Amino acid sequence: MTSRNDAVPQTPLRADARRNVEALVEGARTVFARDGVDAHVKDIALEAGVGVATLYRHFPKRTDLVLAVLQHDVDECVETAQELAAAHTPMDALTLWLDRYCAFVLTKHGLAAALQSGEATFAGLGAQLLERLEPTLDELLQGARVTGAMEGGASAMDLLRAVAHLCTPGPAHIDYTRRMITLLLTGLRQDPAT
Amino acid sequence: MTSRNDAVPQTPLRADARRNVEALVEGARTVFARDGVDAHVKDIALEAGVGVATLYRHFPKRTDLVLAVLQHDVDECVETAQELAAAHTPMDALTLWLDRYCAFVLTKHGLAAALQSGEATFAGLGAQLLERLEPTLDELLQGARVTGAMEGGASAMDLLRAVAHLCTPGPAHIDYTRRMITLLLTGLRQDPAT
DNA sequence: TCGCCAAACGGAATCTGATTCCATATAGTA
DNA sequence: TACTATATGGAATCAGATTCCGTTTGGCGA
Repeated sequence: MTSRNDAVPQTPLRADARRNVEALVEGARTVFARDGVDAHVKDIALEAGVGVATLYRHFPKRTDLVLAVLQHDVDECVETAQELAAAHTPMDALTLWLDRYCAFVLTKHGLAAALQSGEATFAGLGAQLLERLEPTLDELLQGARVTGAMEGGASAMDLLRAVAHLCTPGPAHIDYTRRMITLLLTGLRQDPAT
Repeated sequence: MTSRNDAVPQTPLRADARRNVEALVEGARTVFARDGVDAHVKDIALEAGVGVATLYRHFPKRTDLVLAVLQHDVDECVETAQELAAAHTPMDALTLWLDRYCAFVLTKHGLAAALQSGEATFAGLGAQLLERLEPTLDELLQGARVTGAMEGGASAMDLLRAVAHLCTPGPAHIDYTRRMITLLLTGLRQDPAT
């Protein structure tokens, strides 16, 4: 899986710079987890032990930083899908994976908010992550469709967005989120009477 | 319908104050529609032709202003429900009303974002509006259930929230929103085979 | 190993917008 | 008409984000 965003910069980063980028991503992960994505820039720089200018040098826009933090988790999500697909019926794998994805979104409380609200951001931050996840979910959906367990034709992208949106109220409202996801799945399944 | 938030202040507002409050709500409506709920406070004051201090005097928190602007539209939404219930089958009324509600949320682009993201806001701004709408939707749901057109037991509040959440990407993505709402309804209906 | 210099750094300076303060103006009453 | 509590507008203050600039340092060539 080499489709990562590892575009090599014109001039390769100096060792200290590389170290700082690393520290910033880690620091951001910590601070985002604590304060949400709207955390103060200064706090992140502090946590990483660098000046704010350094932060801005490497991550001109906040979303760049959010993106970097998430990349790793997204990769994990993709791997999970493959494992689930191997160990369960397609429909179960799908259900389980959505639950996993939901947990992922919730962990980063506020991420959902960042992914949404406003065309610009949606296209920016959202697109990159969702596009990475899309083939994964699509495969699970295809699998479920083949077994006839599912009728509905919602696209993978639709589902990814919907779940993310339904996660917005945050971890405290996970019950609500679960109920709604179940409802969506029911709709997808068009369960032929129960 | 006298359940409005018309708590009379200890000292009744002076005439000029009342006029300014009016102007502020109107100004806010205009500016929110143009710039979204994150519009600059100064712009709103300018549009209303008053100083910022006046704005703060009457609406200490931004949400107070948002709330005031929305109150009227929410009332309209409630009335629409009653009309629809009278003119259609319960299930149709429900579907149509949700579409109306969805349009309402979309009109105020950014409203959804305000309603969400973060427990605090959810409880604050969200609660008041949703609670006003809740009995309305609940009645429609009851109606649909009685006719046997619907099995699912999702609560009115759940649905109100879900639709609002699914509206977050904004008016430009209304197709997505509609698809997802349809899916939810399908889930609710648990259509006994098609 | 040493010295050079482009890359990188940190923190101060600046900018932007929100919030508060206060001297002035006015509605409502006697 | 005069008086006073209520309101007002814009200036002052504050918070946080973003940029600037003099200093430091990694990595390379001699």
